[in-house]
Amino acid sequence: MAETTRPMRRQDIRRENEKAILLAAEKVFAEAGFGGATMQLIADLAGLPKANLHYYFATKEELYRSVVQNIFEIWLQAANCFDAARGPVDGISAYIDAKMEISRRHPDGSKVWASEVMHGAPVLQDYMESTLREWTDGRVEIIRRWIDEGKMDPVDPRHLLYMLWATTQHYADFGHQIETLNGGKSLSDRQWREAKENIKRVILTGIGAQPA
Amino acid sequence: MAETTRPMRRQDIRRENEKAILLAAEKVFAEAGFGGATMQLIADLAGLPKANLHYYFATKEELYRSVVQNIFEIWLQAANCFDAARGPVDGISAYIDAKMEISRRHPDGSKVWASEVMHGAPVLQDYMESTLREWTDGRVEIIRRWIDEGKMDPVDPRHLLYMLWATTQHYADFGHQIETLNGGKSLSDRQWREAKENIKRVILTGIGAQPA
DNA sequence: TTGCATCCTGACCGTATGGTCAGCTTTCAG
DNA sequence: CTGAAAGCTGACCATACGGTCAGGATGCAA
Repeated sequence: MAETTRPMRRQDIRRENEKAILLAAEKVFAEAGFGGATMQLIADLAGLPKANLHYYFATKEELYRSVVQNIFEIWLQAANCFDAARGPVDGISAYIDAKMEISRRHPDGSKVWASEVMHGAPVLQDYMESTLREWTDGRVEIIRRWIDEGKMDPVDPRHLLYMLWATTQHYADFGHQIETLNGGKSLSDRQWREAKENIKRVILTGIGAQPA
Repeated sequence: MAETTRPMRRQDIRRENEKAILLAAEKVFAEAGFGGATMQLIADLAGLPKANLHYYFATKEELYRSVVQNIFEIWLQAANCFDAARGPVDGISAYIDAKMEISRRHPDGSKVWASEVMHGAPVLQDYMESTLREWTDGRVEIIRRWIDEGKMDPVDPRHLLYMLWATTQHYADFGHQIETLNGGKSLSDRQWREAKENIKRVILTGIGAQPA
């Protein structure tokens, strides 16, 4: 058991423990929901005694809040693709790529987000009414401009956004169902690529923005 | 308080109470998740003492199982539209209509289903590996035939199905988010119609199956 | 080396929850 | 009318969970 546990600096300790706890919490909250999650389970997964969790996060609610806020950041960051784009083909393609990458690499986060929203967003309500609304309105404006410039068909921008969110997040939130229908195996690299291509193709064609 | 509680027949009592419990349970499970749901809460909502719940459903798990199975039935019934159709335009339109109607009228059920799948389908795994798989394979066959007959573009049938599920269920599962972005108001009749039309239009155009 | 702030944790506590049960009331077949 | 089956329920129990705390260990600045 010759651990290479060389003495850590205080800063590092704090950072690493918080990181471990948040990671474990994300997984447990994703798998069991807020109500089903246990501080004990999270502690075990993080490899720390339960009391240590309460040293870093006073309450279960506070820990949950941190997890959810983390996820919200990531969610919003996927937006950048949208802004830099010159047209729907670039913009929506990049956004689908980004969101599918999140679904693949960060499925637990996606599930926690979904769970939070499904339960009425008790924690995120403020963010949804401010940040998310602003983000959405901005993107709606961009899409509207694309329509005005004749770069795509006149599709309702909001419903288009919902469609993008739904189709991409589905691969994380309903990943278990997809795996089951895939013979119990998780999607291969190729299948993920096919999924992305299919979504892009159907949506881009569907809004009349298919490239030449 | 002159209740018109005329004496009930045993059968009726059983049926009505089970129905009330299942309805209340569906709502509470949807709002709080399995772990967050309380037998007490369900009992209160159903207007019955908690002990009475255990008379009809021995355990919380059993009650949950009943709720989930109910939902699965409804989910599968929306499939009929698909079979009777002669082509993708009819079939997919009808399926979208049916699933959107479920999302609108039965959002709690949809949420419980989503929650169940997100948590790894502890209850539904068997159904998913048998009934759901068969249903899906059948629909994949139908779509493949449509493609062979040149009625739509060669889109991967599975990913198309996932897209249909995702986009329609999104309006139930993420209803709170949609409402928030809609100024805190639930969607109007007109908005629901627009949502449906948008989805149909984008997907049918996207798979090259737009009617003349 | 010393003193202090940070970090850690086993043991403990109050409460909420799922579940039980004894005994009551109501329905209804015979 | 009667007795048994079905339906009902307040009171109770064991457990599990979130959270606390006293006191020990550890890093670190001076």
